[in-house]
Amino acid sequence: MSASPTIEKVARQTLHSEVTSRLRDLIVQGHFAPGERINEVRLGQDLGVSRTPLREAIRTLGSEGILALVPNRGAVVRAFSMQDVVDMIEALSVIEQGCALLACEKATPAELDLFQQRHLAMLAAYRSRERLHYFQLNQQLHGLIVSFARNQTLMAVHEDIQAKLKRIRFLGNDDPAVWARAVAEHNRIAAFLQRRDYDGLASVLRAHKDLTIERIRKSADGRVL
Amino acid sequence: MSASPTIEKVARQTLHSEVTSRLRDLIVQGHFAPGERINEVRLGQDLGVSRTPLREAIRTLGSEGILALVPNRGAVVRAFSMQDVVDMIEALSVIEQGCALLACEKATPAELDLFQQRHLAMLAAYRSRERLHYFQLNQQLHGLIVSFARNQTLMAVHEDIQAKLKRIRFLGNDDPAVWARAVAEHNRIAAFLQRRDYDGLASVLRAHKDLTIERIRKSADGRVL
DNA sequence: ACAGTGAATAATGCATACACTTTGCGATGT
DNA sequence: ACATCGCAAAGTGTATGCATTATTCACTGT
Repeated sequence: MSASPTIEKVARQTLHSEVTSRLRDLIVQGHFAPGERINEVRLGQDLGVSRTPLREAIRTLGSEGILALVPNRGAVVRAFSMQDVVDMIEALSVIEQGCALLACEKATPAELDLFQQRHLAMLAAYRSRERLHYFQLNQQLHGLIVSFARNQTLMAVHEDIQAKLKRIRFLGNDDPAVWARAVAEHNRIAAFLQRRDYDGLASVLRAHKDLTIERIRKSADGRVL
Repeated sequence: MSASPTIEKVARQTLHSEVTSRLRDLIVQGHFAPGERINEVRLGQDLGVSRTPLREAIRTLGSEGILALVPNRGAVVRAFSMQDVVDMIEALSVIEQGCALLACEKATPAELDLFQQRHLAMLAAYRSRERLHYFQLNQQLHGLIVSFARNQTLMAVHEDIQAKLKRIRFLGNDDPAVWARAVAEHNRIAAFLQRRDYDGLASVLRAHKDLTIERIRKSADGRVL
């Protein structure tokens, strides 16, 4: 053990993992449309890799639920129905509610402070109408509640579902009134969490879920997701 | 559509999916010990397939969290710490509690009847001390609550976690007193569900989770999982 | 015109071959 | 005796080639 502690391992990833994240990003960013078929040969050439690591990446994304794998017909980008999306949002909410209870028990004062701080930052982003920044902080806050529960499984599941929804959530949604309501709910969430009031927290989170579903329904409006 | 409805498609699976379930079963049934490394060449020969579909299966199981994939060193069967297992049980409980609320709203009378019927069957299995049968019905009952919520995402997640736990749950656990307590709790679960009493249901499910954790802790007792 | 057929084309599924990395072990020198 | 080095064996990572299955499209017959 002669190496100084400042030296860290060189990043030597496998092609497989690299291709997996590249492809995941391509899909999430809408480079492939929902329902579109993935051509292994062409995509392999575009990415500059052979079909082998690409196929492994496709299997991984299939298992993540981002791609649908059809025997002898390859992979297509999964198209979500409105019900699918509603289910995912509901599932996120269920997890967050469960984590809220655990968080009220387990969160340290420092963590609660951190949450309030991020919450204030989000309010600032709202006041200056910085949509993207607001959006990111919003996601972060929900993630913080989950992380306070100190449960690896719940964190992983929460992130998985959020990843699938990423493509959807970027949809339009520009009703100022709805946005204002969402912010108001976040204020209540922050307050309940500070007081470690689980029941209040759970009920706001449920309302928040309903609002999110309403928002998505409006902005999607029959489109294929 | 000229085919008669009695004709069904010939089952023409891909090797990849076949190998995936075979390997998953092998791991769950303990054919590979936790921490054990998977030798691609040897396993491929044993299963009678080349490394290509086997590697794809390994990627899939890695994404499922059953295998850990180490770059340039292949795959090892994931060894769970006690904390990991506790997290998974807690996560199952969070999902079941959330589903319980939805189930109380959405379950049809016929579904509630089905639940009671299975519950009685489980009691019978308890009285005759048929462990395996009891165990299966127990799992089924928990799954039923989740299915009543009519949420594909929550169902999928619940099943995923249960699959990971399968290996663990078969562990010893033979304290008659604990078993009796579990049955008593199930009686209360059945009663609350029949009355669509969400709060009662949630609190019993939380207690049930604590009992399960206690049970696993006792029977595992420091062993590697 | 149009439904149906069949061959050519293209794409996926699987196996194999080669390259690179890790690992085990013995030789070497101190 | 012990640590180090280096080499051979084993194993994983990637590319490529062949087999099989879908898809396309021109052709045929009604």
